[in-house]
Amino acid sequence: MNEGVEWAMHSCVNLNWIPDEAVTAKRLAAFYDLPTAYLNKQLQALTRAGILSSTSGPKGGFQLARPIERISLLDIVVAIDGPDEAFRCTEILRSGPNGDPKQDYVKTCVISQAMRQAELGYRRELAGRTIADIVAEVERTYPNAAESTRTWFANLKS
Amino acid sequence: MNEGVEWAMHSCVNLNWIPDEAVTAKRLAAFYDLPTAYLNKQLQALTRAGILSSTSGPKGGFQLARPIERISLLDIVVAIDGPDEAFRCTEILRSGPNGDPKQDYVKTCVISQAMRQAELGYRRELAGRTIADIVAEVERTYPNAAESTRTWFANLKS
DNA sequence: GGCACTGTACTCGGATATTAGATGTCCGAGTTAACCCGG
DNA sequence: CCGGGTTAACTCGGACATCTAATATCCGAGTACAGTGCC
Repeated sequence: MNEGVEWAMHSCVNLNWIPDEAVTAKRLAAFYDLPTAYLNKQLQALTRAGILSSTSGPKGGFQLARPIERISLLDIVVAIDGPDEAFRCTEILRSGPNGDPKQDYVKTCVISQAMRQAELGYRRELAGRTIADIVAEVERTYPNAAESTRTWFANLKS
Repeated sequence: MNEGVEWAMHSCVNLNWIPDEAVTAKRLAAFYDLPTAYLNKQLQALTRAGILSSTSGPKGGFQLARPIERISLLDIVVAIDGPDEAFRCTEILRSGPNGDPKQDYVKTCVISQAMRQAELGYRRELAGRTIADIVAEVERTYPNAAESTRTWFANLKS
């Protein structure tokens, strides 16, 4: 899985704490000391997926495009890592002795089914957890996180 | 995920149908028209994991090292793809403003927790399904699969 | 003083290198079985 | 005919290329603001 998924999730949490203001990729990258241009690339992907909205020019940057209650972890994974499943059935049975060109082995192959069911549960789990849930849990465990982050961004030079 | 996982699972099913005999990588590869040497590499991994046992020389080859009831899909995934999880927490928080070198962020980071829980469910699902389950389902749906496969391997030239 | 225009600095966006890992290939170590030769 | 030694073929095993995709970087398009000159 792409490393940018982790960056994107943390950045979404941070963006939630800086509302009513566009935050540049440069500032978001500085927070965790990440390569600016590469993080920018990930944020672009989130923008294309409709999770963030971007504005160019001075005072430009990124901000959340919709309420965090409607941004699931799966949304972010799909935006960054693509929609493909980890296990990709290549329909190996088609090349076998009794291979039937008309059959859809992604559906009928028992192994493909089993792998798909497992991955479906995984995705359902991620789809059921939103950034809002994450934020709530963080604020519960570390009550000063929000304020601390806000002031850090406010005091950031350049 | 490595493509070899699919090959390995199908090969284990086929090996189950050819008991009391070592089957060479060459023959297993011929069944699905796969690159022999590369499949051999995957079977090596299964052997290192203790899923298969291998013998060299003429009449050599691979065979299942233990009953298929005790070979889970997770065993195969781990053997081929490695034990690492898909989402690898890089402890990004450590580089943050309040990063604590003594803290284990893999454990404490809420995002890491959420991703880990989802993946744990995925792995539990795979751990709970064995090759025996797969074989049973295949034989139920396609009753002649076992016999058909056996005769194919028996009649294979070279 | 106010307003329009121009220029500049700053941002995202995508095109372009670089690197790591998956994919694919090859040859050597080891082993078995067959064959040959001698008894 | 039988048994032992030799040889040769066959197999796995890991070391070695190749190729795709993730990682990282750079420069251009667009935009808002500030400064400047004109009315």
